[in-house]
Amino acid sequence: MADQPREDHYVQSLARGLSVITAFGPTTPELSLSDVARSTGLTRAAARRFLLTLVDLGYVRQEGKLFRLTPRVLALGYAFLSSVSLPGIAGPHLERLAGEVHESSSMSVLDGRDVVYVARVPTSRIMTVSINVGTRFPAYATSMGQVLLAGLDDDALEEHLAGLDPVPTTEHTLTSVEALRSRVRQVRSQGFALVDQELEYGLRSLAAPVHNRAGTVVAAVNVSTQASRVGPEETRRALLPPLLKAVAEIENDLSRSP
Amino acid sequence: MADQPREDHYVQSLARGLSVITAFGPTTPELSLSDVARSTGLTRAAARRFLLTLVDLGYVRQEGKLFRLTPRVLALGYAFLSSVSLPGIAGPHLERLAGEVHESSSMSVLDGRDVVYVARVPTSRIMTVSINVGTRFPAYATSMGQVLLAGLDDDALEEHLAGLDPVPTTEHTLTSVEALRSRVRQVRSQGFALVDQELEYGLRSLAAPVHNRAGTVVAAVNVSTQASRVGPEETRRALLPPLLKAVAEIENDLSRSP
DNA sequence: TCAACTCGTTCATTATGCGAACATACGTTA
DNA sequence: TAACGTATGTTCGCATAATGAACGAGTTGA
Repeated sequence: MADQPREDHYVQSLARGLSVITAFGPTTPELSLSDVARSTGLTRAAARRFLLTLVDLGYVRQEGKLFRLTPRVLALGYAFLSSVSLPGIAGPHLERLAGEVHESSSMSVLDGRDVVYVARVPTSRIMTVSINVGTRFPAYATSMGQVLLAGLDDDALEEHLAGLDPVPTTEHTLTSVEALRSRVRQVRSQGFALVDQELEYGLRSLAAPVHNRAGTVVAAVNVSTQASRVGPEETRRALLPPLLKAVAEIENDLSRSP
Repeated sequence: MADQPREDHYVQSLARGLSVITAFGPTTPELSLSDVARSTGLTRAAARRFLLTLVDLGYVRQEGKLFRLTPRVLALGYAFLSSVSLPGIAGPHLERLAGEVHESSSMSVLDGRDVVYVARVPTSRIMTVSINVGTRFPAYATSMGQVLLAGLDDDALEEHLAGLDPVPTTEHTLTSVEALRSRVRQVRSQGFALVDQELEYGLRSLAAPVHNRAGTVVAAVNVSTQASRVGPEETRRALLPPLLKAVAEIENDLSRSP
C-alpha cells in the first residue's frame, strides 16, 4: 500500500482516513466499500473501518451498500474559512464590485501549484463547471494564479516553476515554463493579469494582487467575463479601474484589522 | 480523554485527527501545541503527532510555535460539494434570482439540528457574520430551516424536536418547541417560511422547499433582505413570486438530471 | 534570578488497527 | 438449477502503530 514512509510523528490512520474522504468527488458521488478500498489502496477491512468511523462521526452516510459524504464534511473546510479573516473582509467589496460591473468576482490564494477559491460572488454562469469556495485550478492557467506567482519572490517563483509541466486546457494555454516566466514578469510590471481563454474557451479574466501591511501578496481578486462580449483591450479599459479600486478598499480594511 | 467507546470498527486515530482540524475556528485561527491538546483533550504528545501529520499532508502550516490550517483543508469540504449535483444545478438559478430581486439568495440542507449552506449568491452584506458554503445555523431560527423541518415526515419531525432546547438569538426567536411545531404546520400549509428577525436583528428571510422527483424535500432556497426596507407583507408580495419561480426551475432541472 | 509554561525527544509499553480467512449473499450466465 | 464471480460481514491472533511519562532545554514575565 502506497503509504508514506513511517516517521516517528506520523499518524498513518489519520492520513488513511483523510484519503477516504477525498476518494469521493464529482465522478464518484457514491462508493461501495470495495470502491473505496480500490481507490485508496487500503484493504477492504481497513476501508470498512474508516467508512464506519466516518458514519459514526456523521461525515458519511450509508445507503445500502453505498456510502456518500454528508454536508457535515463542509465543517472541515469551514474550520479553515472561519479561521482566516481575509475572505470575510473581502466579501462586501467583491459584492460591490460584482454589482457594479455585472460580472462574477472571486478571491483566491496559492496552495501548492493551484489557486484555491476562498471567496466568490457569482453573477452569471460563464464556465461549464460551477465554481465554489474550495475549487482549485492550476495557477499557470488563471489570471489570479499568474498574479499570485508574480507576488512570489524570485526564489519561491523558481521553486514553483521547477518541475512544472503545464498541461494545455485550450490552445491559448501557456505551455512552457519560459512563456510563463515571461508572463509573470509582465504581470509584475503592469500590476495585473489578463487571461484570455487560457483556462477555458469563452472565458476572460482580469486579476490584481491584494497586499498585506507588509506589502506581501496574500491573495488575488478577479473579475471574469465572456470572451465574446468585447475585446481584451475593452475588457481592460472597463474592468481594471473598478477592480483596482475594490482591491485598494480590501487592502485598506485589511490594514485596519487586528 | 473523552473518546467514544471503542467498537470493533472504530478508528480512534481518525476521530482524534478530525477533532484537531475542527479545533481551529474564528476565535482560534492559530493554536499552539498545548492549545490543541487542551481543546481536544489529547495529550500533548498525541496532539503533536496529529499536528505534524497534518503538516506533512499539507492541511496545516507551522509558524514558530503556532499552527494554522491551510486552504488545502477546503478540499475536504469540496469533496462533498463536488459529489452532490444539486448546488451546481441550483447555482445559475440563484444567480438569476439574486440578480432579479437584488437580494442575497442561498440554498441549504438539514444536517442534524442545523441548516448548512451549500450554495450562496451574496449581493449586499446584511448580516454581521459572513456566510459561506459550510456556514451553519440552528434550523429553528432560519426560514430555510423551518422549511426543511416542514418537509420532514411527522416521525422525523418529532425526533428532531425531541430534546430540542431553542436558544433565543433575538427577542423574536421561537423559544418553545410548541411554538416551533405550530410554525412548521403553518409553513406546511402555506408552502414557504418567512422569518422576521428571529436569527438576527435587521434580517428578514423568505424560503421555499426544493423537492426531488419523488416529492421529497431535499433542500431549501431563500432570499434575504433588510428588515428596515419594507414590512413583512410587502417582502412576501415582492419576493415570493420570483423565489417560487426559481425553485420551480431548479426542480425542473433536477428532474431532468441523472 | 526564578517560577511557570512551553516544546522536543526518547523509549518501554500496550492498545489499536490490521488483514487473512471464513461464511454468507447476490447477480449473472450457461 | 447450479456454478461462478464478486460483493459484504465478521472474527481473532498478532504485529506494530500510537501512546504518554519522564527528562531536558528554551522562553517569558515578574
